[in-house]
Amino acid sequence: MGAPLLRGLSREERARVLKAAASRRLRSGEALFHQDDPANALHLVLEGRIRLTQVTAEGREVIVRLAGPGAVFAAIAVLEGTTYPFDATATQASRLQSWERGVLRELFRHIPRLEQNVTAIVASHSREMLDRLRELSTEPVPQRLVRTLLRLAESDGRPQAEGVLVDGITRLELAELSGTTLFSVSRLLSEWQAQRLVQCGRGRVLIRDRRGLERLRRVPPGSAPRDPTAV
Amino acid sequence: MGAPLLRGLSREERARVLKAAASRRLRSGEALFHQDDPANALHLVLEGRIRLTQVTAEGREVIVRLAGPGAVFAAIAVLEGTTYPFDATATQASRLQSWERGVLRELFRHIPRLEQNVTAIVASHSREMLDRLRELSTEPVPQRLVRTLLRLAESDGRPQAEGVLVDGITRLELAELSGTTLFSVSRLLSEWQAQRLVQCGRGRVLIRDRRGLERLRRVPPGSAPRDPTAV
DNA sequence: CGGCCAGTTGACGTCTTTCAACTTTGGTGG
DNA sequence: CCACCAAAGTTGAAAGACGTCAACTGGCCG
Repeated sequence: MGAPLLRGLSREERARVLKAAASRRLRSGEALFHQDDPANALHLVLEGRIRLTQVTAEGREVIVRLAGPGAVFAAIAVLEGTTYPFDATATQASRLQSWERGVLRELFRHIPRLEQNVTAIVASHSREMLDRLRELSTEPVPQRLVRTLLRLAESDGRPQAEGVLVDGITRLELAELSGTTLFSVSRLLSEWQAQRLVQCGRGRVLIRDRRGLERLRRVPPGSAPRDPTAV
Repeated sequence: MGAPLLRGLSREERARVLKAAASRRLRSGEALFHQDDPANALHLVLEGRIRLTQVTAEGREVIVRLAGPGAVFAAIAVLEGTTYPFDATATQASRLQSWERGVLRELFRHIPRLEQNVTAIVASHSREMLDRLRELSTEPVPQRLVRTLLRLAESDGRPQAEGVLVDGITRLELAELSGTTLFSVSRLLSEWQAQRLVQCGRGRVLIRDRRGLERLRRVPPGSAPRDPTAV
């Protein structure tokens, strides 16, 4: 599976690490933990998808990340030994491996590379959050949605004849990943479909013209062919 | 100074840690490093203030964090050993201590508590970023500005007779911390000043009524005394 | 076959930004 | 010590982007 967690470990080391984990299955919709629960374990997704969300006081959700096969979550929380900073819920039937704090530290002592990997994972999540922060602060909705789609295509997309398919994701989830509403997502996707950039259906978006979408990103404002007579 | 980095260390341990650091002074406006520079060192602010920013392709800035006395930055980057994820620039004359990667690891080996502290710092920054992410996604500008002000009051504010003073910060910086524009910040502060919630001047905001501001946060919409005749 | 959930679309309002003009403040050099 | 200048801040007007609400459609599963 090429999980970044196990990158660079020997066959024996991998076996040892995997043997130390607890296995767990979740049904679609089942919660693994909630925000502010004590953080017992670091989790690796083997199969399925886990949605990590923060919920506002008013009940509006923000998706922090969608963790698919190979993804790790709750790394910092478990190292620090405090509480989880978000809810974790399966959006599909899923299989996980989980390492408790003590077990993980023990493994680190024998397999330094594992600790390196966890550090690298924490760093990459942190960079991704910085990127999203910047995007939310400075970019308009269409650009943010494009970024969300391309990010999903990168991490979870399935190559197809016509393009890259991103599926198992609703308009609402796309909105909560992009910091906008269900309605804006629907409108934008309809528009892009008319331009043949994407092809979409219930729970799925097929990216047909990646370049076209990326181009959208850099031409945000009323930049329809500008009239040069309007000095 | 009660820096979280040194929390829980004995006098001897502190001395050892501080002796291993390189000292550095920065003039106001001077850059310490730029985004994508190789991350050599973890930095602790002794005096002054360091502004950590990401710059967009279009040249718009986002402030990731303002690091004042006692604050640490670039912790993850240096542990991972890659590159800095933001620019660091002094907004005032500043004094820093910096630990190179190898030095830091060596210290960790002898003083495990130091590593714990760094982990806790990384975790708290990560939590703060999650909070800001949620706020940017779901809250309107006035609420975000209130949060920014209260956060600054918490970390950098100086208690005064009339309230808590946050100074050395421009409207533009407040805007870049809140994900809005200079103009919106100016308008909102004027309005709040008229309501006696704050008192502001060039580069300074005095928070006179913390409770009043917090109350603002939970009453977002056009909830001025609503006219009940307009069913 | 019915109901439900996901999605679509239009109308409408408003929050925010943008742009331009103007004022205030504080530091510096004469 | 004063005058001047640049930087910081204010304010109004206008446009536009997005969100909200409501009504409607279409596909899927039981």
